Amino acid sequence: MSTSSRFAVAVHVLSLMAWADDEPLKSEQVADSVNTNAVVIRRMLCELAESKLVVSQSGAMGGSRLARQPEQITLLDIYQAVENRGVFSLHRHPPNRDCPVGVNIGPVLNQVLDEVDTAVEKVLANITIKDVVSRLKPCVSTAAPKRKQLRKEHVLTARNQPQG
Amino acid sequence: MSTSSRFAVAVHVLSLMAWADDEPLKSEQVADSVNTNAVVIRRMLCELAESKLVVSQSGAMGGSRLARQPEQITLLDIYQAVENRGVFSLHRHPPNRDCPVGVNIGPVLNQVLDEVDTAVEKVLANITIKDVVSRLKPCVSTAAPKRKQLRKEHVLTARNQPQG
DNA sequence: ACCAACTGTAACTATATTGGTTACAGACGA
DNA sequence: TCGTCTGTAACCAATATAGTTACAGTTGGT
Repeated sequence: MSTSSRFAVAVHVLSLMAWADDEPLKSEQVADSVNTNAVVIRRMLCELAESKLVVSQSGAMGGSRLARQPEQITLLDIYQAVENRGVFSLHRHPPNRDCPVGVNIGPVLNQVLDEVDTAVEKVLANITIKDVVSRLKPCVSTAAPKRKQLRKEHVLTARNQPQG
Repeated sequence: MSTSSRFAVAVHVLSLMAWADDEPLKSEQVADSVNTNAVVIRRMLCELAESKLVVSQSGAMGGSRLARQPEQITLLDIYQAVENRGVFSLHRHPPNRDCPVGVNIGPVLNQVLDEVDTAVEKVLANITIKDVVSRLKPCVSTAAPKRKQLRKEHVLTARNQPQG
């Protein structure tokens, strides 16, 4: 099914911003946490900005931050912003219309795919970025309790590391 | 998300076989209804046979038919037979483990993806091939009531058409 | 025993999507 | 006006699916 990690990366990105509170994050910082190229992040940030999930600012001291409070951004919002297609696709080429099955399988499959999409959306609509971040925090405090000195402005502790 | 039509095609294929009752269908016949190449169908039939959803027979008068009754084959069975990955994927490259978000986003995302997969599976488990075929039949009788003379052995009315 | 009709499968090409990279125009704060 | 950002185009790489040709092996009919 999904060959793409777009949803996972988008959730990651917005979680970083929620974690950083209102501190604008630069695409380089985000890319460093996601472990990808900054342009890939900027492309995604554009999509997220079009969906009014983030706001970005150009120029020196620029960056991106959440457009709303983390509890007002659901995973469904993110899903719809970055994954345009449904969970499944229909045939690449339309089936044979001279076959009684071929001519009618499309609508029937669409009913099924709608049911599936609805179920997925129902799950995603009930999880917010705030939920994600709060699930994140216990891991940090148990896995790395010594890292308490982390300040929000420096949340990306590895942002100055060489690209290696 | 899904870039593939494998699930749609597989449901189509098994619907044809349910429609054809116990008459074995040749890969050429199936391909003609799906509107693709017979080898593509044979490849998929192999996967479906491995999952014990169809049985195939080589040689003259060979072909494939359902391995069980249509009401005993759910769309979940088909989904698991032909779509190996879940609905979403995680990051292509693992995130930065020096970032408190990056190091913990994976497990949190996996929880979410599991919830999504479970929801999808729940929907698919409740629909059988028999359901699909019975949703198909009304369309046929209303859309083409004159086609009543169709016999099951000749369900693929266009199977002798030129490939055009 | 042979032939014709099938499946199973390898090998290759075509196509599409995503991700990665470089490059650069424009915005903006200091 | 300069350095630091975003936004975006253009291109390449990697991956997955689909389509095609070819052929070995199986099987039923004769």
